[in-house]
Amino acid sequence: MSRIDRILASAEQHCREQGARMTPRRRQVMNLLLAQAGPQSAYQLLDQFKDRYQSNAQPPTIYRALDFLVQQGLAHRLSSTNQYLACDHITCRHGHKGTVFLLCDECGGVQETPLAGAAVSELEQTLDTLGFEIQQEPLLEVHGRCANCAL
Amino acid sequence: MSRIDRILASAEQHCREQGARMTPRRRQVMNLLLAQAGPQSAYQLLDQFKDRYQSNAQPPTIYRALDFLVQQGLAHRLSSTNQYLACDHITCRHGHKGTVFLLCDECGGVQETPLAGAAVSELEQTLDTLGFEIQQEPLLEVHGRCANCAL
DNA sequence: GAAGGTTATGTTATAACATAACAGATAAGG
DNA sequence: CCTTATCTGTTATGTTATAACATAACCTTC
Ligand SMILES: [Zn+2]
Ligand SMILES: [Zn+2]
Ligand SMILES: [Zn+2]
Ligand SMILES: [Zn+2]
Repeated sequence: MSRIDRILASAEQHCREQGARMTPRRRQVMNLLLAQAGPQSAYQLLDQFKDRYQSNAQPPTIYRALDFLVQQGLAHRLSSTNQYLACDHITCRHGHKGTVFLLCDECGGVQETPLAGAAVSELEQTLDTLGFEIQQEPLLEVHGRCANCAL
Repeated sequence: MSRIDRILASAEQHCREQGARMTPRRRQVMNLLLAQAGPQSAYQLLDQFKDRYQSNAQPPTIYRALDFLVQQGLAHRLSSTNQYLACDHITCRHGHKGTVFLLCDECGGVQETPLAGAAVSELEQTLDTLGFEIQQEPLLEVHGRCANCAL
């Protein structure tokens, strides 16, 4: 059983628990996300989807699947680059309080990492003081240069 | 001297110090941003720009001015909503380390607030450990409901 | 104050990203 | 079954952003 198959199985497990349906289309898109090292745009995914699964597929097919996967926390959308990627922590279910994405502007790679606990509670306190009710776990997108590219 | 004029003067001062040119076009776009309470899309700004300054203006006119203002730290781009707004702290020059935007999904309003210092240094430490060199001050966009709309 | 480099703007066209709307198919529950 | 909700196919369109090239304004240096 490959790495991808393991993660897919974990994702299906997650969906069953949530009463959500992991349909063939959604699994196919998830598979495309997992097959790729870096983040991809919706239209890149569409091209691959057409190559691999359904040559006449249209944008809504991809966007719907992505919306579903993002809602389920199985994938993430990077709003600063309009890209999507599979969650790097599907098998370990730690949630996404204070998740940080390190986006390398040089190689295009992304690293997903949790933020230290204290920083998260500080943020929560700030919001609390202002009476702001959070509705989606906030994701921080940090642009820069990764360790590899800095060499 | 109105509030807007004061901020514009401060913005020009900032540009002079940076050796950047606050041209008429850029000042006009800045003025539009300041005249508005909430964030606006580039095309909304374009419409206002056409109404008010130049009826045949095209998208690049707005995008170029916005890019300049964002680079100078006089305005911000909210990537999660594709909107732009004037910086709320132009006159007090505190920089933008750990700036948080609270976006109310109900009324569309935005509040710009600094994040507590400890949280910022925790983030820096996390990046440091991973050998990631930050290149743009990261902005955190938090979606939810503001105190006013929660009543 | 003319020459030549640099930065900003005008202009046309198009690329890239995303969704509305409706019809038809498939699954879940009684 | 039959009903209802959800998912998918399909067409069209809306929204956001930039490429590319021409022209104009600015700034230095001679
Ligand atoms: Zn994740
Ligand atoms: Zn890199
Ligand atoms: Zn600001
Ligand atoms: Zn509100």
